[in-house]
Amino acid sequence: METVVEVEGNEEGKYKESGVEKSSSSLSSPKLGADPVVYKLVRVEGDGRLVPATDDELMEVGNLLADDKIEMHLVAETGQSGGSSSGMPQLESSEGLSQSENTEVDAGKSNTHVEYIEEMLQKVKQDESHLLACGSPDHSSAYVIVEGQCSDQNDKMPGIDEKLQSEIPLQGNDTPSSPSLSKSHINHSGSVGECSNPSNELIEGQSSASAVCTSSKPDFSRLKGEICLDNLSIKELHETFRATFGRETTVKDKQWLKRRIAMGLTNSCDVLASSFIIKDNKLLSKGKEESCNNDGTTSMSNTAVGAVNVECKDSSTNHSSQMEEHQTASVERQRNSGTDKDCKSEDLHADQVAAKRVRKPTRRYIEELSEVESKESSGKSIPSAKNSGLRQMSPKSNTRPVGIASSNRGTVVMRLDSLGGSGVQVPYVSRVRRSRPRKNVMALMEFHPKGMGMTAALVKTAFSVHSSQPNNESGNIVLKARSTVEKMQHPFTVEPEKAKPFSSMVSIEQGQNMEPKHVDPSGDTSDDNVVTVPTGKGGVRRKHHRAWTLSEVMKLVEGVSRYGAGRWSEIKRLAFASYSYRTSVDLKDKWRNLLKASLAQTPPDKRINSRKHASGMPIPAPILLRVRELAERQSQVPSNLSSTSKLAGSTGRNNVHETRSSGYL
DNA sequence: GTTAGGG
DNA sequence: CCCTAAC
Repeated sequence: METVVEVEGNEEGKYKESGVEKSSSSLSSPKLGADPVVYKLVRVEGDGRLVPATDDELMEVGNLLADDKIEMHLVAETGQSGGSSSGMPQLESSEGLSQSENTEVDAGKSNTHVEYIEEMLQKVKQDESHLLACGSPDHSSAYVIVEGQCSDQNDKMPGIDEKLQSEIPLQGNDTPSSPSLSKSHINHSGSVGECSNPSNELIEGQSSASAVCTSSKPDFSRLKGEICLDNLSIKELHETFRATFGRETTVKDKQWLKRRIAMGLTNSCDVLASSFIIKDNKLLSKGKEESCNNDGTTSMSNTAVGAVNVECKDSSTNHSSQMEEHQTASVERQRNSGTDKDCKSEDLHADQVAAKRVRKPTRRYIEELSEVESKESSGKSIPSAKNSGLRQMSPKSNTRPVGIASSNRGTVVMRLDSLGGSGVQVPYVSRVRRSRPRKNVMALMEFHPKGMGMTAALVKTAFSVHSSQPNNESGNIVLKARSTVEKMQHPFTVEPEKAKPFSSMVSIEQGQNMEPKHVDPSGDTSDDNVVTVPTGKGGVRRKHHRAWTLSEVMKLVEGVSRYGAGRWSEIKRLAFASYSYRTSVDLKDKWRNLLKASLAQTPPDKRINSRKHASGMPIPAPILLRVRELAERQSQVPSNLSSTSKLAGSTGRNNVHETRSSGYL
């Protein structure tokens, strides 16, 4: 089989790829303009190698790679089914691959999904090592590939799950060492049967994968210490250009050169635009830091190692020596980072804590606090660790009465409360819930008919009185009523976490399988069916409690990787469009949990199989790992969402991002 | 309406 | 998951 892959590069560093079944040769490569856009035609041979139509083009391809520092992602799986990659007109680089990836993989998938996935995981792993060498940013994820499978093969989930778990030990073991060494053989054996390229040449290609990265990296030695482009003469700029892109330029325009070089640098290493400072040599060091940090978090789009590897095979020969250097360097980096990470994360933590949004104490908080204090003032001090701690423990006296607390009712006493470092005046209030009783009171009532009688009455009276005399004893009644109800619910309802009903799990899974199609309109309403789920133990579970399925989790993680944590609504809209339940808040919560899990799970090697949470979803280690990586990356580059996109609108990254997300809307 | 955090 | 404050 032969597939022609058309690769187009422009100065933004975006590549488009479309695989079309065609015979290769006759296709010439139209060159558009001197610089900006170049079309390359490449032939994919039966064994999966990418071969330029002409020798001439071979050079060009090499140039391209070395040139604009593009992370190019070709789909490896073309080898398997001919048309698989066709109809994918847009395959962006690095970012936002997954959508298309899914289709790709999907189309190209074989009948042995599980094997495939397993192998992909392995591949991914070594990819990470590869990418370490380049320090390139990771935007799509390891498991994305897996995910592609899953989403279409929901029934396969259990199997996948198993497999993923079986991966865990592997993950644990290989951490520090052998990024580059083991890859060649592992990779080869790891490649998918159908898609793999039987020829041994591939092995060579493997090692050259890093060559791509290498080649796409500018030779910084030229630039060392001299990034102040502004001061350079044209000649110097030319030299810099050459050092950066590996080719000569005749352009005389200083501005253009500067811009171009800057861009090249920005694109090439994964110096984010925000951290890219041309003046002073900060850029270099920053870049280094970046890659350092990125280690372990790296993985780029692991889509198509195979293809990429093969691709670079040709161009790699020239750079083999460089490659070695880089590899060793990467190993070094990796080693260091292990130690560095700790302090870094600590710093981060501190920063985060500092940056945390300051919240005014909630009414609830005030109420609770007030309750305790009133209790104390009434004679008995019941030191609830939490509350009293807040009040007294701190030598700074977080809380100290400012006014006089002699009379409680109706009197508002102020106390000075420093929360989150900001001195806030918090009023004393009597425990009165001003708003109408919570909805769930009602809900609960209808749920516990037995308790309802009294409770309802209480609430009713309280409610009516409440409206007339807001700040009064009656308010307390309301609260009491509520708490009564809450206490009553225990015997009846089963804690969702603890009793994981098998039956409900199954039904959920099923529902989820069908969900993505179009449950949309009825989705929310039909959910009402699920609202009450009979548990195996005869209890009833209420609320919109849906267990998170693995595929959901993966979707979530993937979404975060693409849009960043915090853009929950986006993720919700795009990745979870079909899941009518799962609000953005849910996503956020789940992410929080995942984060916690991932952080907690990794350090202790205790759980060999991480079967810890036997209840529901084990969350395979790879995913947790991924979560962690993402988290790290996110916190590393916390800002630059708004600033970057505004300032560097012309930069490839962001553009891709923007257009993409808007395109999907 | 969305997001962050506490519960 | 819910709630609520902040944005």
